Amino acid sequence: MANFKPSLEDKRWRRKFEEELIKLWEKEKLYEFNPNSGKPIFSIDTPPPYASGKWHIGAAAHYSQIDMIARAHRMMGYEVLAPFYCDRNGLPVEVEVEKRYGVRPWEVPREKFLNLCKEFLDGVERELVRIVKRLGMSFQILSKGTDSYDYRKLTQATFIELFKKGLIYEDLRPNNYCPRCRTTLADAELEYKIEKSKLVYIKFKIKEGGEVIVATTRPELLPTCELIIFNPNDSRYQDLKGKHAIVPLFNKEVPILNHPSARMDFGTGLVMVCAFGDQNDLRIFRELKLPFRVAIDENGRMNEVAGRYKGLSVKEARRKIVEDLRKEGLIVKEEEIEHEVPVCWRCGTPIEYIPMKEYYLKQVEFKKEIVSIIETIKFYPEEYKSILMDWVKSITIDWPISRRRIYGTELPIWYCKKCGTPHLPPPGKYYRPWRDEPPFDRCTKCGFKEFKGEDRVLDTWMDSSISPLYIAGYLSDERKFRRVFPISLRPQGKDIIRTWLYYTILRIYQLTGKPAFKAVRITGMGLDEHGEKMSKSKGNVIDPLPVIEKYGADAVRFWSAAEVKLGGDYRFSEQKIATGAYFVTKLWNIARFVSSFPLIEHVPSLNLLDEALLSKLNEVISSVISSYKKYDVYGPAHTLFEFTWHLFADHYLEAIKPRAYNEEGKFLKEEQLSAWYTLHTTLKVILKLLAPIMPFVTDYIWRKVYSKGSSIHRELFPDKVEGVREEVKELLSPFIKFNSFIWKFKKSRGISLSLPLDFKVYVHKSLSGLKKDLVAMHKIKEIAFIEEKEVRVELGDGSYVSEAL
RNA sequence: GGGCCCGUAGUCUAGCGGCCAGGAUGCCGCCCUCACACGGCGGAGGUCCGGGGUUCGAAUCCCCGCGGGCCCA
Repeated sequence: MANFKPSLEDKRWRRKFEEELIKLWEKEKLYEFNPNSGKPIFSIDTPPPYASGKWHIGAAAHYSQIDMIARAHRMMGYEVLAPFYCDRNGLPVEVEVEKRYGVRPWEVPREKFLNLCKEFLDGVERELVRIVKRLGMSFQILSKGTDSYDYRKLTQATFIELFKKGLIYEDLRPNNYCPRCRTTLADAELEYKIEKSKLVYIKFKIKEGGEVIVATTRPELLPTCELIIFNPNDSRYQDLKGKHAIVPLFNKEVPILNHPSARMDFGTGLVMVCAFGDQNDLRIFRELKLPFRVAIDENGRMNEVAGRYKGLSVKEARRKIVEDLRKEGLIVKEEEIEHEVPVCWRCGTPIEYIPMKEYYLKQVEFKKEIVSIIETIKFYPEEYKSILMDWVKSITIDWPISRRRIYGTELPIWYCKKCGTPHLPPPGKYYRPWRDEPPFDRCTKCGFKEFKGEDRVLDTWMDSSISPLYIAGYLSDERKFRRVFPISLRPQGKDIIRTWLYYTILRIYQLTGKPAFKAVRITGMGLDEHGEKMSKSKGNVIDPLPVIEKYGADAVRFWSAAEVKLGGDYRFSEQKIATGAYFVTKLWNIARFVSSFPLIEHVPSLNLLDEALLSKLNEVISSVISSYKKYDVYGPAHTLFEFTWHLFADHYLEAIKPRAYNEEGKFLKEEQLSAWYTLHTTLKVILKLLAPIMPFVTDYIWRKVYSKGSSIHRELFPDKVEGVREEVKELLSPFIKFNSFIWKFKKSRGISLSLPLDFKVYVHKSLSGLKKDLVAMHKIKEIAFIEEKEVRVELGDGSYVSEAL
């Protein structure tokens, strides 16, 4: 046995090997994208992560999976475009900067606030890139994020294009408005949260005589009350129809009508309709075309419409009005209730509905076309297609795209100071109208020579929704664009289906008339070990770097692949990461064992057990590759783990040790060669198929044992092993059961596994072809083959121990 | 209030009308067997969410609940 020395000398995989490989890969430029390689192109619209804070381990896991898809496709022969850059626009960044430096954007010079944002973003981005590299991701890292000159130039060019097509217009409408962030929000940017509030029951006089009681959570809106409604089926109030109520404190006369949106079981069943308490108010105003005046201004304070309450904040006004009503004896009762209120998704502040002039991108008129475009895109898993479809079908208003914020792409517009006509510059440059000189001499309409630059910015989704165009080289590299567009795959989380995914499909369709992608891959959310969503506010965020340091990148990646099937939420599980680390070690030791035998490329004849293993290996090859083609990494991770550990190592390796070593010369030379061949063939296949998931240990072993230094990441996935009968793998199940039975038997008798078994063993004849291996493996004294599908041991006193196979 | 999805041992999962519901991981016990104790072997763990129905037969099909998730009001 002294003849057999492993070519892997280290007894153990060391984590520093990972750091060495990262450097090596960079030096070898393994993952560069070459559009002229002649290979078919596979392009991935990698989500530019929002650089507003550190990644939790769930995010790192998500990007690891995308990397696995990229790597798998390289090994399927594709030239893979998988860029990585950061999303660096918009509110979250501003909110962070406000918190961190204690400044409000309208209190300092615009330039200064922008610099603070940029500084903050650079820091976060460095951290993200560090994690990306440490986890061995093979993306092409771009330094130009969504706030770069190039990206913003492109965003503005697409704005100008759509504006010229007449798809963008300005309008005054009541909008979702966040008083804290001081900006309009799209419906997609709203979240709902349960809030406790007081439901106040207020007496209203009826002009025609009598009085009624109206319940409301927003008494401060009394000055803008225009209508009282009750449900058409509500028998209590039928006689009120057509009468008029007098709004207390403001003495305003408003009509009483029936309307189906009034809930009979809420409050008294009478509802006051105000400009604007909630979405329903808005809808009724629109439906009945009521004129409106709003009492709340952009700062969340009451305006002149509120009369003597002017200047108070919404909350103060609510308290004061309730107090005044109470003085006049108009409060009947107050009760605590919980109800759902729409809040700003960025900062959680309840939104108000305030009319403002904003720009809109047409989308309602595109619904039908978008639905048919979505039909052409494949979804993995398919269920998620309907979520997008439902959202598209529910859209009723156009997309408000202008924001009264600062850190974003400016609307490229100058207005004539005299007549107000908007002027758009030609595309091709990045414009900052609040700062730059207007690129026009005079107004095209009135000839006036002075212009005012627009100071609003675009909704950040206007930037991120063109990511497929940015990475494909739209308007900058037409040749590349023709080759990589439409994008092969959009991988993303399920939480941004109605935003990023929808907006991208809409805008790419408006700009190119085509679907943005061929396929979409949806992942679930990252949860902590208790199954709770990880979020900064809950304080349950897990930092990936310490975990990577403790267990290694391959271990974290293994967990990421093996934790949950595609589409499900994935829990952090330190135990599963530890399992990943054990798997790395197991693989290392298997390779050490295998590498101690000569590498045989061909073999004259295959031993039956070897053929059975290779037949199973063929099944693994096709199942793993077909999973990767479906963007699934869960299947490959589990299939390879089980095959490698619990079949190849536990049973096959144990069985062929006597034959591979052949110390006692009981086996023929060709039987020994067959074992050597099978060991190496199987290990090579495992390494290749596992390389996308665990790129470190597989590459290290590959270079040491098989390639003299060339990377496994330049290899293609293996073809099936030739000359193997498919049905032979059926032997494996009885073979495994047989081993288990003998081990159990020896154990129950206190016989060490290394000692001979001095009993006669009977086993079903299907295993007769494995006789030599079985006898050697278990050191069986005497074996016989029988008709019954079982295995039994004769105890010598005429009795048997047996088990079915 | 409406729509969609989901509910198999602590966790993840197979199962798509029919052998005692398979695995994996974790857990417990035994064992340093010459690649590996970061290992091996063995064992315990499930009312297949509950109820009703269809059927000779249901985790699997249908209905009603309950619980969870996402979305829309």
